[in-house]
Amino acid sequence: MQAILNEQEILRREKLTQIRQMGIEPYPAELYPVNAYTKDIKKNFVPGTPPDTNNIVQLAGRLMSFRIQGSASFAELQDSTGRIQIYVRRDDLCPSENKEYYNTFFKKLLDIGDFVGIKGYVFQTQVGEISIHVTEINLLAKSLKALPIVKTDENGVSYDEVTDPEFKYRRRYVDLVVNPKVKDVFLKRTKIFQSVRDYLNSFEYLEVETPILQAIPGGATARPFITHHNALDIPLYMRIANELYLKRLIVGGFEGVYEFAKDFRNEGMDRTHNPEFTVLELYVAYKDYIWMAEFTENLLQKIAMDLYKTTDVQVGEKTISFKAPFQRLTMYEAIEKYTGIDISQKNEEELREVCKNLKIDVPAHAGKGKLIDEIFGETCEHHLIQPTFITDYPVEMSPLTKKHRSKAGLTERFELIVNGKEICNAYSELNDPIDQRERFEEQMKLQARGDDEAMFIDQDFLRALEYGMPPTSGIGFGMDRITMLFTNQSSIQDVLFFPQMRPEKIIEMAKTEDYLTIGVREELIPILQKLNIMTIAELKKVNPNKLFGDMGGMRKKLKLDQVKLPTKEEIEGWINS
RNA sequence: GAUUCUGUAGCUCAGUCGGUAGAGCACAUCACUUUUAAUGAUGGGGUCUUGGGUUCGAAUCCCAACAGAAUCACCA
Repeated sequence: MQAILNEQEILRREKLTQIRQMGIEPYPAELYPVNAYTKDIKKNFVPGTPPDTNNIVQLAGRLMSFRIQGSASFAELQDSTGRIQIYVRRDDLCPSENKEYYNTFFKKLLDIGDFVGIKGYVFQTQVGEISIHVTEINLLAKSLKALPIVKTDENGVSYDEVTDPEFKYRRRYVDLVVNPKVKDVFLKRTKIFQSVRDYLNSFEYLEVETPILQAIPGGATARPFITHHNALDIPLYMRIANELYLKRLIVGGFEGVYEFAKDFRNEGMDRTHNPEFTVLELYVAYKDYIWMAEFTENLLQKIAMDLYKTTDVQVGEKTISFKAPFQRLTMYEAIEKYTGIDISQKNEEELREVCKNLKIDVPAHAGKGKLIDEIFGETCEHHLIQPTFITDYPVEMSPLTKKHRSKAGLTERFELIVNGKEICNAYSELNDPIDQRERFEEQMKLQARGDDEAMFIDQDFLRALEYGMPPTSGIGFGMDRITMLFTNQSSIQDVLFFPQMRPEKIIEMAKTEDYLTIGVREELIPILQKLNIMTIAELKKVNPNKLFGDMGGMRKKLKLDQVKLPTKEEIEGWINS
């Protein structure tokens, strides 16, 4: 069943038929040999060189604009690397008397958005623009829907840019074709991932894969997605973190392991949260969190250099310097710095009082760790614009972290805050199996108090620790947030190709067979649809006399003169069937 | 989940006090041999998101639904 087509869609389908009638296949099967890209042509052309008609370039892409000037035309071809102007002359395409290929095929039957392959030679127009003088043009794929046309003038100001987020996110493919800046964000995203991977590989750490479907969702405090395995008849969870699996691999004897992992959390969505997101987790044996902090600042500095060849990165109004070393503050120092309150000696009751005084709402079931986390999040985070390591978290909010070597009640943990947002979370990993079991039991108590995010006990993980895990430091990087930072995007949806959206509402239209069953001729269906009669139930409700009149009018409007109108008896037949 | 804002042509947007729906680009027809977001002339294209209500009359006012955004809540 075909959806209702607008004028331009109908027109392009008609052109498709005409193209076939000319003996041209609009969707040819053969490969198209390409020997040049627009970016290279523009980069390598030496201004002032006379055209070399023997040096034929062959390239392929989408037509993005036409400027037809009678028997000569300009158009723009967009390939994967950019755009170039092409110059098409009637007498080049049609050396013989028959000018149909230019006059009809090129001028009338090609549209913006069509994929074509061209052969030609590079030259400069009188205005100086590097262009391709086309000697041959072939259709590679016809486009049936009009692209929104975005134009950019010489100052880089764009006109009619597609800005509607719903359109951009639901039809990212169109957004990418039409908005080059969007494409650039995703190129940078991949470049960031490559930069990180290169760095980790240079230390010979091993890239691994661990389960996404987990019987026990561990390694983080978050609400999981739940699914079901039919053969085993057990619930399975989509992973919220891969930490516990990577540590098992350290137990197994690897020196360093890492994974770019998709994690899934069944929580709210906003411009910094998507239900699925990418985290890089890295674990290195025989290291501690002090080593990891240095490793982290070097890594971020490298990303900045790889991307921009400088450590200064523009994020919104601010310039952020990724030049190592970064500032370090303990969590208690940070809270004292921004609130003037020293909470280091306070118990749960007193912390609750502090929250009340600072007007911070906290859940009734919150434990000490949660309370401190709330205070920090509310009072400090947004002040930390330049990269800052916050270190030494209270033990209650870090159930997988080794106790601090010298400060009681704290753990060896840091988070890196940049532009008011957490970018990564790292610690000296807890490898004392007995301590770990006690920490899990604390989490169970929190669960009993109503914290539905507290961790489950993973018995196999504890067993692994009992076999012995070397001292290890681990870190998790929020790769999407890092990408947001380095591409200057303020929402996570803009650094994900396909952010999560509510499914599009689909109009339940009657199928062709449904119409045929009640006796409607197939050729009449478009007329009924254009009259907005989309279901059989609607059709049966209409007044046959009115429909008879309406159909006549609509047939004329749609220029379907060849279609024979139904008689009034025919219409009554449908309605009474 | 709560509040606020938004939804008009393929795209970007106007639309006055409630009185027959507008522009630019895109599209079509004609003209044009080097143009630079934008050549000229002419033309086609709309269930004004959907459903109710008020009204002689609703894109416009009211209610609800749907979708998106922002803020908050929840949460890395």
